[in-house]
Amino acid sequence: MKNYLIELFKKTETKLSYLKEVDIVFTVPSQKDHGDYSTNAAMILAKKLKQKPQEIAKEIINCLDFDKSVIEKVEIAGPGFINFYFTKSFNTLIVKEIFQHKENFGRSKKYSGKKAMVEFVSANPTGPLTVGHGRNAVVGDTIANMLEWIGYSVDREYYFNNAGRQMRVLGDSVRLRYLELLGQKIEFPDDYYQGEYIKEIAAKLKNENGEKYLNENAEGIFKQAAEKEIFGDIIKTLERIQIRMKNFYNEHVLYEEGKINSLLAEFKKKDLSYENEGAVWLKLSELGNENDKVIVKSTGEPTYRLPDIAYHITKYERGYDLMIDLFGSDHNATYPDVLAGLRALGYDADKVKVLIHQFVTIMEKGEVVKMSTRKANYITLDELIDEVGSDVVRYFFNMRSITSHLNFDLDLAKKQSDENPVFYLQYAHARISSILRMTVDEGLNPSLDNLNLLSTKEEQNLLKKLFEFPEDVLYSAENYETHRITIYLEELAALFHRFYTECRIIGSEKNLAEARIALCIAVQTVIKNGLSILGVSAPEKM
RNA sequence: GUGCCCAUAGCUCAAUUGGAUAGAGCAACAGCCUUCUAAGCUGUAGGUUAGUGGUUCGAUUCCACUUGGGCAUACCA
Repeated sequence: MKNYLIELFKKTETKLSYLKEVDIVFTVPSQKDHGDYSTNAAMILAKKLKQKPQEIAKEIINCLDFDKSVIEKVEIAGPGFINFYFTKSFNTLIVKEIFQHKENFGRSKKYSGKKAMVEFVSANPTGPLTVGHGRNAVVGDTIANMLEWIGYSVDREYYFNNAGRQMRVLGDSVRLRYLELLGQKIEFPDDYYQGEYIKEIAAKLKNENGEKYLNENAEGIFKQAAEKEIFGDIIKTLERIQIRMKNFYNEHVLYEEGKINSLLAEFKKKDLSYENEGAVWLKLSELGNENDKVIVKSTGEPTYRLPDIAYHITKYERGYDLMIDLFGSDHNATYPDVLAGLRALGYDADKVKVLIHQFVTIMEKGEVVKMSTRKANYITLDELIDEVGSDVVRYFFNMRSITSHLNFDLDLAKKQSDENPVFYLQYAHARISSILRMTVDEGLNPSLDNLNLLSTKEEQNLLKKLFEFPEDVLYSAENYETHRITIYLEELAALFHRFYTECRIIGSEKNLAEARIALCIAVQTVIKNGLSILGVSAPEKM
């Protein structure tokens, strides 16, 4: 539908050159009696042309050369909207299109040939993934899916470092627990990792090696063991929610390949850095940011900024057209430095899209659970998956705009998971499977020959909604908004359930019944495709 | 103090980027199963979009200020 309008306006540009001057946007009006699609072009042009919007609208309509079998009528309404009404028979064509493209219906080629990387999760291996990481993981993977649907070739990458202070403390936490198990009296500092998993790693070391490591230091075997165990668990957890990374990028590689030193030299050569009080500073204040920041500490150790910039340079070197960085809001102060650094070195920073998601608040027994990996009072992603399952976890995290805080009431999720909207969608899908099983028994088969019979309000609303799917996928993907897919699917499922209630198949006249079966299959295909973008399963039975 | 995000129905959230009468789900109330899955459908009720100004044909959306929350503001990552 929308494509038809876009083409139609393009053809009209030769008659009305001013149409080229504005971006013409078609939207589905919230009011049914405002047509199937609507544009405010005349109102926007009114300002430029200094004419009344109504007159411009009239002129546009007169010049539009549309096919009467496609568009039934065009109206001017309100302050100057142009409303389009499509014919019932045109609406049914979408069923044929869905039958033709099947599991690929909704995909587009707008960005084919382009390479994208989505960097997400990127949690250092200091402890199990929490519910907060879960939001990052699910949203990141879903954005990657959406980008694939609009043509990108997408790589998923996890960036981490296993050096630095955090990891030293981790290793020493394990060491102390190990000594404790060997009967030594220890003092466990408050700012060490308090979680049970530290004790488990220590216990494993003791069971397998006895007292062998009594005199080892924190940096060696203890840190290595901790990293190996924790990373193994992280990967397993991600797999439970269908997430598989293409690559795990270890910050350490940047040092091994000399990228840190060459970057440092580059900054110096371009006079973008200077030394002060034994540290190296980046001239960020000259690059439009608030303050200069340290990139190498007086101890000689780089701060995270330097490797972060070097890491992003590798992304450019690897030829990505689009680089998504997905962070929690606690990182909101770090990315401007990285982007400024890249820009100063001549990289096109617009290719990097930094997405910040707000935190997940966990409510349990009516209270907010404050989360801290170090203090170990958090709910792990694994526990959440145990409670509600992968589908609910994925759906729930995708359901909301990343700019808003996500309030997760754990008691509600456990107790009332049946009322989660994901079941509503899955139920619609399963219901269709059931219909298809029944109709086969009745000797009825889907047919595209009499789609014109689909003329009731319920059928027509459903058909129009199906048209929107590819547009919605494109829009959602271009704006990195996973929640729009869930909104679309809920609306589609609602229209289907209404159709199901009003329009019977078995018992209707054969041609109508077979057209309706085709419609059911079309709806089921779209639900399944939509759920697959979200990474949620589409069951045949419930 | 300063920067980023947020404040919408009792609760959790939308609103196609400045559009027409602000919408869903849950919770509440009233109905619908001898017929393709009632995990469903229909209806009722629920709002000064935190507040005050401003910008214009038109503001939940943009600007300023105020109030209240979250996250930052390291020679931690």
